[in-house]
Amino acid sequence: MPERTTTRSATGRLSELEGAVLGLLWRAGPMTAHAVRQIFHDSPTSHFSGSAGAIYPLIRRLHDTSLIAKSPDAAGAKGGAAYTITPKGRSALKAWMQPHDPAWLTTVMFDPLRTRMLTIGILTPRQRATFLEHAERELGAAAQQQAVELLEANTDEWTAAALQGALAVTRARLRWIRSLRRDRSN
Amino acid sequence: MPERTTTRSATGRLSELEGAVLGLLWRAGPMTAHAVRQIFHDSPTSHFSGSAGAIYPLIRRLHDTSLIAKSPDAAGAKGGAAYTITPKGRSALKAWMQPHDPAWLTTVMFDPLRTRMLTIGILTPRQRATFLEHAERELGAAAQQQAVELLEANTDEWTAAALQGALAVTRARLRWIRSLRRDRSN
DNA sequence: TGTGACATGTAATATGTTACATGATTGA
DNA sequence: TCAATCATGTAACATATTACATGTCACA
Repeated sequence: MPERTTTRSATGRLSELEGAVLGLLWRAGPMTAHAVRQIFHDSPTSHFSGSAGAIYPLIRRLHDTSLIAKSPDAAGAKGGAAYTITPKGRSALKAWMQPHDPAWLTTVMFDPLRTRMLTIGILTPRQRATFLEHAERELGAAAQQQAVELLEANTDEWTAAALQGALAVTRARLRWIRSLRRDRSN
Repeated sequence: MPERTTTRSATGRLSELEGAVLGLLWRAGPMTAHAVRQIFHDSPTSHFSGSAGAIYPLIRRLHDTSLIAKSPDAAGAKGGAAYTITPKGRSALKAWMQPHDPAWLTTVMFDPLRTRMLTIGILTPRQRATFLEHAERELGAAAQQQAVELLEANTDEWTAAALQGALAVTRARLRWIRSLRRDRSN
């Protein structure tokens, strides 16, 4: 982790979370730090929890380096400071879109289900069957939910494209588990 | 980074990296800490780099809590200590296989390509086209490589199952990018 | 008047990354 | 002998998590 998922802010390049937050302010700003937290918290992805200890220092970092600024005309529902992306922030965001190593965008990503598949042999056949059954059920529910989300989402085309990508991956994982269960039951 | 991908070792439950390392020792042990590093380093997944600062303290933690032990009969090529999983380690590994929250195994995982798709609108149409073209090429190469790996791999069925899962996801991402490019070019 | 949402932040903790440092062993 | 590999580790740093702490505002 970290890992390669976070690059040093010290290198001048944005980390994944920094890029995600800055991108959110670009397409949905201005908004308060609190609103950013809510969006990460409510998001179906489990990678970032949107914890206070992550978001507030991060917003401060972006503000201190002038990638974002307090909006003069906008504010939160209860007067919190709303932030906007600055021209400098837009430049940084464009640079973040194009990493030095283009291949890492497409390498095999972390998948806790796949990681566990390597070790599933430690379970009894009965436990294995239950594990796979649960996985199929959960993936099916997730796919269902993401499909609904995609239909109901009233967003720009690129957000829709991202949702389509998430759904495509979830469905691929579901088909993968289904084929494993089918092969095993023969 | 970290995130929900690492759970506290203090809770008694293994983190993702701890589970991955312990699982590796279970199916391919005994081996030295150095060998564990090599395997993570050579692995196509970019999530954990297998850095010394991660692996050595982790191995020490597993050893201090008796989840692994120094093998009396095995050693590395140059006399390094080889570790084996203990019965206590096998129990911990089984518990790690079944997280308290079964849904998080199947939630939408981190994907830097998808994260950037949300913000691709900041690029010029020309830059967008190049971005997608690069993504398709890299994903195609990754899929090719993973397919070869799967054919050449001389492993147990569960490792093969994991490789199949990785390939299925990569192909789904490739199809996703292809369909986006097709839609855009019309 | 109190509950819930808005709002901001810090402290303790965990743990990963990079970079550095050291040394043994094997084979060309 | 010299390079590569095996082998182990630490220090400085970044940064995410949880838990805690504080306060405001709208509304029932």
